[in-house]
Amino acid sequence: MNRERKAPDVVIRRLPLYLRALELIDHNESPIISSEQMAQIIGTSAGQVRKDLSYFGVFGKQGVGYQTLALRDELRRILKLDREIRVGLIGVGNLGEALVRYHQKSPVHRPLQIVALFDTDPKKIGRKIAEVEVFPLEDLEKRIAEFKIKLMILTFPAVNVQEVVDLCVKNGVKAFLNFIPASIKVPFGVKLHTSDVTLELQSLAYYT
Amino acid sequence: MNRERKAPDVVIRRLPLYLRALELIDHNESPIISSEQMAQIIGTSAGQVRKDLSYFGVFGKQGVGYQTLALRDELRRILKLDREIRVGLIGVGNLGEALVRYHQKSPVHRPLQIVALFDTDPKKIGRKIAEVEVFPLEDLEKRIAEFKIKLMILTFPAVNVQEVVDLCVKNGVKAFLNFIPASIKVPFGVKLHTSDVTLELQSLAYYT
DNA sequence: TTATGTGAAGAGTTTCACAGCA
DNA sequence: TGCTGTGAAACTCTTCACATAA
Repeated sequence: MNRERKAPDVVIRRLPLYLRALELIDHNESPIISSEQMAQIIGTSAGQVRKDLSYFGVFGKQGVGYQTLALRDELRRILKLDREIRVGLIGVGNLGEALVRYHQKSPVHRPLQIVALFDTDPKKIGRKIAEVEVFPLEDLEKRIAEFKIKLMILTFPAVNVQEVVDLCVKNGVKAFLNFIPASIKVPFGVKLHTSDVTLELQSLAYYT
Repeated sequence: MNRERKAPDVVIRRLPLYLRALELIDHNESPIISSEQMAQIIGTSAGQVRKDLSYFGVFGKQGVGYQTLALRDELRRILKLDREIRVGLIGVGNLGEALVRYHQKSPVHRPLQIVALFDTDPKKIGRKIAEVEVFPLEDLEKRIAEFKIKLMILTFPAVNVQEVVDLCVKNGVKAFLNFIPASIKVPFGVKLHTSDVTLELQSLAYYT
């Protein structure tokens, strides 16, 4: 399996874990890393690490391992984290604000730039959260185009959700990170990941 | 397949979705609901709804459907949401505080009671967030026992994470909702669900 | 006639084990 | 010899289709 085939979503979701492991490692001390070492760090098996990487090409040397720095760069490239990705956020409530502050605080997030926030509350419009300006929701279409936003975080209350999402999609947003407790549909070619604290807590209750 | 077999985790994670659909519905207007109707609401297939439910017993009537109210109660029972589950949270930062406020605001969350918050910052100790008191982290063991905490939310900075988790497990915590960007190990019989915004954004970058 | 419950088929994912190269 | 890359096997999860019961 040599050149980029269709990797399953579940593999894509593990790549940032590998990337994090490589960024954690001092590449002067460990210029070479084995699939076994990576597996140890992130808590999986060496076989899975190798299988996952094999979807994207051949990165290691047999009998040796992987070059820490080179593999890190490959993963960044695969995940498109070697360029700037412009992110928006709709809904500047408690959670939205916490997310923006958290994100802006860490340099690890650099390629993912939060460039615009949106809200309907006139009191919030024009304010800045950690240097990022809040725009009125009416300007959504205009600003998505202006800022070239490709990824949208959804943290607004669960009304008109589908409508807002459709507007984003129409204007070129390709991926959503959704915190709204609602079922949302996106067309083929657009990716939606939902993180719903209520649902997660409820399913964890089963194991208590 | 008649009496509660081992249902896969992936099924457990969908049950709260079904429960939400049933709680959304006016059971006076719709005393009966079909697997197809539920599937429509949450965006899945009728077959999957029936298969998922079949892991826990026989709840419907052939040719008719499911009794909305009765199925809701069954799902609550299966998920253990028919009793009070005591929840703790470690790390009263931006995100921790936002989660507590969000959770306390909605009555849907009632069976899941956040009963204690923990932090190391002396300035925060003794404060109350939405009626819930902040305790010093040194009291963790004592308070887990006192409050009978079975589910812990982790929102503190990524230091000593494994140590704190081990302490929780030792004192009877059975499930964790983790927001800390770190690899955590829990013994068999304890459930950990990690929600890592950074990893989620990074994997979404792939699709932009 | 309708819609459930469920085996069986199909699709997807993980694990295994080994050939092959440094 | 050591560790990668990868088919094939094993396992898990989803979809299908139909017997069955109301």
